[in-house]
Order: sequence, then C-alpha cells, then structure tokens
Amino acid sequence: MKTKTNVLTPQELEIMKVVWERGASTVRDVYELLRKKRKVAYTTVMTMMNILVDKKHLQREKVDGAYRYEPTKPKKQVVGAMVRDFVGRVFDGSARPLLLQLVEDRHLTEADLQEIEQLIEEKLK
Amino acid sequence: MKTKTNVLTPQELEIMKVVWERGASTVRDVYELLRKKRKVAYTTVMTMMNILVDKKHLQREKVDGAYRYEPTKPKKQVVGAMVRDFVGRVFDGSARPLLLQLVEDRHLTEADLQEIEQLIEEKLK
DNA sequence: CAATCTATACTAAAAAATTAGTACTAATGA
DNA sequence: TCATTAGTACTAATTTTTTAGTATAGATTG
Repeated sequence: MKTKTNVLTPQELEIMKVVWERGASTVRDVYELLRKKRKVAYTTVMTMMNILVDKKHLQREKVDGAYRYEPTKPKKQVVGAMVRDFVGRVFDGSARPLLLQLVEDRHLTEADLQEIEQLIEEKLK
Repeated sequence: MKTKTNVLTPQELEIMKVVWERGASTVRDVYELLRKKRKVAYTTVMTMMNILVDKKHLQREKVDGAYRYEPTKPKKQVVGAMVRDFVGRVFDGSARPLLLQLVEDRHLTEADLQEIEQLIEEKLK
C-alpha cells in the first residue's frame, strides 16, 4: 500500500508529538497519555504506531520483552516538511502570503512580533 | 455523512482555488483547467464540486440551463481558517514557532523580509 | 502449576476522501 | 424532427484514514 503524501495525518501527528516529547516509548506509554485527552483503544494506538513504523516515522526495538518505539527523524525536520507541504498546497509554495496573514492575523503578541522583527533584522544584516 | 474537519482537503482546495480565481464557473470550466495539469474525469470534478456545495464552500445556481458554481466565502477567510487549523494541530495553536521557522527557513527573499518587517513595525506602532 | 495479565499479531470494519461509470434530460444543429 | 452532444443525476468502486476486536504467546503471581 502506497501513501499519497509523505506527510503526517492528524492522528499520526498526535502520536508523533507524544513520542517526540517523551522519547522512546511503549504503546502503553502513548496510550495512557492520549487516553487522558480522549477515548481511544489500546489497539488503535498500536495500529497507528505500527503504521508509523511502516512509514518510517518510528522505529522499534525490543527492550526487556516489550517494544519501544522512537522517532526516526527529529521533530523539527518532519514539521518543516509539513510546513513546506502546506505552503505548497495552500500558497502555491510562496511563504510570503502566509507570513503576511500570520502577522496581520492578531495571533501574535507584541513580544512575538518584536522577536520576529529581531530575527528579520539579523537576517537582513 | 458528517465531516470531521470543516477544513478543505487537498483536492477540494485545488478546485476551490480555480473557482476563487475564475469566479463563478461551470464544472466544465474547472474540468478543463484541472485537465491541463493532470488526468481527471469530468464526473470526478462534478462530484467534488457537489461535495463542496454540501459543505457550503460553493453554491450553485442555474444560468441558461447550466449550473454555475461560486464560492460562498472569500478565499482569504477560508485560507485563514486553514492556517488556524494547521497552526492549531502542528504548533499547538501558537503561531510564533511557525513564524520563526518560516523566517529562518530561507524560503523568503530579502524583499519579502523587508515587507514583513514593515508590516511588523506598523503593527507595533 | 493454574489463573491471570500484558504485549503483540492478526484481522477487520467504519468513515472519509478520491475517483469515475452509466443513464437520463435538455439543448442544438443538420 | 431526429441524431448528437452537453449537462446533470444517480450510483458506486477504490484508497486512505481511523478505529478497534479477537486470538495467542509469554510473563506473573497466588
């Protein structure tokens, strides 16, 4: 079975976020955490994690009888790919309109804006 | 059939982009355009456009026998919602890390950066 | 050791997304 | 007017995503 995009689906992302945060984890670890937020079956989490192994987002190894899953790629890299995919699809690949939207769109505090400004100045230097 | 997210799927977005660009369009209009880029059946486009009517992204009216479909909401608004959804899912709702990524991530020309800086300055004033 | 619990494999099914075929109707052009 | 074509309705298949049940093998404990 071939996947169309190499980008994480929402549920896959949800699990990856847990594993990035916790580091190497068992299905149970992830299950317990997700369970706090919503109803989900243990086996569902396992299926998802195994799909993520298929997709090379996780790798697993047996430690003391139980499998431990860990990310194959750092979060930054995967999220970066997701951002590029999103910018590609929604803004035809140009980040500028997205930037403009974000800056306009009052989702940022003054401190945020100042930090961005700083960064831009550094870049422009 | 209930949809989980109210956000456009990739294929839906592809069609919406055409209709936002062209304004009120027939299935054939959209079909011809998409066809230039990839193989797709006329009826596929129609199905998608009717799904988009169900989802209230398009509305249609009969003009001279043929249906013409037009967006119910401006592109900016829908894309804004997509950005918010994305930021919510990927960055837990905070736009700042996305901004930082984009600014760092060499997808921007110097001119882009200057424009953003301008905007930020205005905002901060 | 038998009962129980845990992790995993195997299986599968519902829901959503994507794609498209077939048949019917209305317009049109010869 | 009749054959052809364009538009539409109706229907449905395939793929992907999401969710989860059942069975089994190994560990655990009373």
